[in-house]
Amino acid sequence: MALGKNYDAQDCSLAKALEVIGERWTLLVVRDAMYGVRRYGDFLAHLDIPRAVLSQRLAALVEAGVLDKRRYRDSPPRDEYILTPMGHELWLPVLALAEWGGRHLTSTGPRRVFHHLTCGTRIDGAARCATCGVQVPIEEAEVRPGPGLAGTRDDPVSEALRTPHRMLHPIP
Amino acid sequence: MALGKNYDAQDCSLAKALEVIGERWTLLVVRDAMYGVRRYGDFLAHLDIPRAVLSQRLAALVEAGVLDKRRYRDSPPRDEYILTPMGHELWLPVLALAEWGGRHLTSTGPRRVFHHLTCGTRIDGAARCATCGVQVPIEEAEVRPGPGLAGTRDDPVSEALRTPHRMLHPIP
DNA sequence: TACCATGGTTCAATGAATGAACCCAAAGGG
DNA sequence: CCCTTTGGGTTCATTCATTGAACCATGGTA
Repeated sequence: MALGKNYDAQDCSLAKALEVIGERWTLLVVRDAMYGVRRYGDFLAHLDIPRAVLSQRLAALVEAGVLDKRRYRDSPPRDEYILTPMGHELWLPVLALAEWGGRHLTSTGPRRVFHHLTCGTRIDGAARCATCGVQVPIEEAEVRPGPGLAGTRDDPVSEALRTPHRMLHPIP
Repeated sequence: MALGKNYDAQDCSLAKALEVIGERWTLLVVRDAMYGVRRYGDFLAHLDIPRAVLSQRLAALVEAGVLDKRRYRDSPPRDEYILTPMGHELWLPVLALAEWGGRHLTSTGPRRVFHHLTCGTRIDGAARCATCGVQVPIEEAEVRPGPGLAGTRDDPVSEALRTPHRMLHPIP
């Protein structure tokens, strides 16, 4: 890809970020990981992504240091993918983008809304809690269904997110 | 693209946002527009993007309502692309992503830093001015060269950005 | 008139995405 | 002991997008 070749020539932090999370599907994988998705099969079911692409994206995110692949059972061997601290810090960009999409590209209102765990206040597109006056880290946030949620999907992830769910906590 | 097909199935604001600005090069075009790039040739020179791809991306952004194509001279006919208010609101996502890239993917520090025009304070990844305690809109921001800037490019846009430049204001 | 700049379009070759099929190891059931 | 299922992948042919070079059209300019 020319973006890769121009990496140095671009001389721009945004271009470097896009090298890591700018490919098709990648940011949706990250978003799912933020919701607490950890297993290959759950990503697959929730995203409707081709298996080969999912494998490539997970490997690339591990390589880049956004995800950590860890063995959580030996027999049979099972691995899970969880966000690293570097991955946690994608919270603000992901939230800001989703908020922009919700504001300009839907007629039914946002599909999901985010609240500050410690006070329950809804946070804005910059992750700010108006009550506490702080920028809420992903560890202190919760997703709740929003007014625009269609609720037509029936995979385990969609089911879990139909009720409030703490960010990063594993899907059942 | 499957993302397109799954548009409704995804039921997610982030997926909708990525439909508009998630393709390769698109967000870099938007970033350049934020810097004040308006002419086809300037995008071309600054991005090193294939002409066909640039044409397609500009048309798609106009179609989506992020850019406005306007005739600024009749003889010879010349058009320029400028950000709509909807485009201005990509400021936070773009800034947040660039900030993340600068924090995790460069060793030399950020290439460009952003300051609040009215007070001169540097703003953070959430566009916040610590002095004024507000979220700075793009109209009140200025780019300045950062410590990690390589300065090897010599197109008109790179030249213009080697000194402080008000966001959205046209490149000379 | 010849040349040049701007702002594109067209085209062949390459590379990535897609979706279906296949693979494999380990349980679990009978 | 055999058969099936489940999770987590890989392989492969087809389709689609990207790339880079070449071409084109319009309207100045020397």
